[in-house]
Amino acid sequence: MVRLGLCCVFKTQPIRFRRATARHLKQFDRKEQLRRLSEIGLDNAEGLFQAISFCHEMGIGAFRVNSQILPLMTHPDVGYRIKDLPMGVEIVKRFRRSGELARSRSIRLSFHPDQFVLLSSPNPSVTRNSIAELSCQALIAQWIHADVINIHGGGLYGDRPQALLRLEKEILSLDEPIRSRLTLENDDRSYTPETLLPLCRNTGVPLVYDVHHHRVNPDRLSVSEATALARETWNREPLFHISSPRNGFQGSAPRQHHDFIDPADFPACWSGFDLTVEVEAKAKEEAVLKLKKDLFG
DNA sequence: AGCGGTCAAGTTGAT
DNA sequence: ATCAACTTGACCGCT
Repeated sequence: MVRLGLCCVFKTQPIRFRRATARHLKQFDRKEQLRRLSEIGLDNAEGLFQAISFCHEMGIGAFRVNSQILPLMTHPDVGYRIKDLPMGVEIVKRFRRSGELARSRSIRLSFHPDQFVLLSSPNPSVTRNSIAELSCQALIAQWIHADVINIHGGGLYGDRPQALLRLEKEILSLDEPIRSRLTLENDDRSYTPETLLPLCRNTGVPLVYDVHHHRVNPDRLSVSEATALARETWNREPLFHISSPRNGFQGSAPRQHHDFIDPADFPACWSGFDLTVEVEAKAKEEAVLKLKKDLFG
């Protein structure tokens, strides 16, 4: 009923994803930049295949793809399109192969773009860059059959209702490949489930319910109320997040993630229905496997 | 081989 | 004013 998901990287398994920095690439001419980015893309597509294989072998039912899997694609100076890469065709083939593996093994794939991707900003260039980034992730998501691209509400900019209005307007004007995958997650500072749920209902965008964020940044909803309301926003299997605080909820930094998940933090009401739970814990695959054992034996 | 500085991007709140 | 935190450290130049 519940499938647990691993986020982005491995602690023990020798599966690594490569990255690049724009600063470093700038010393090379364009052809060499594209050659290097092509190599990284090819390696990362292969790494994704290995990640999915590992998840299947270990009974991990979901995997979050890190947002730098094709690094610097939207960078103003060194950015590129797939067809610019010398191995572009092969890269797409490898991603599709990884996607077919995920589909055949029922491994659910998701994206979580980084903190710069914001649809509530009053700054048009921030929004423009965010949509460009979302387009790239949606492109990869189509290749690999990922059904979730998850972002936060973003900033409040001193006026939550206005920020929510901008967010809603931007969501409704997104292209279908993005909008059909986009989800919103309650965060630990600005947007609780209660503040996002009306927007989710209006736009059809599902709520990724993060119970740790909700405990750190609560509203009038109980965990079981938020769970039930979040479930209603999904037209497919819901996807939620779990993590445990490094030094307890009463400590000075309750937001920091622990290496593992305390099974007591896993809500009792998260059972009895199909659900994906992405595990946000520093010990990565070890934490997922330990939680799986603690919960399900 | 190992270490420390650095990396495109936004926003918030603790210090 | 500065800085860590946010879904995730990896890369590079130096010794």
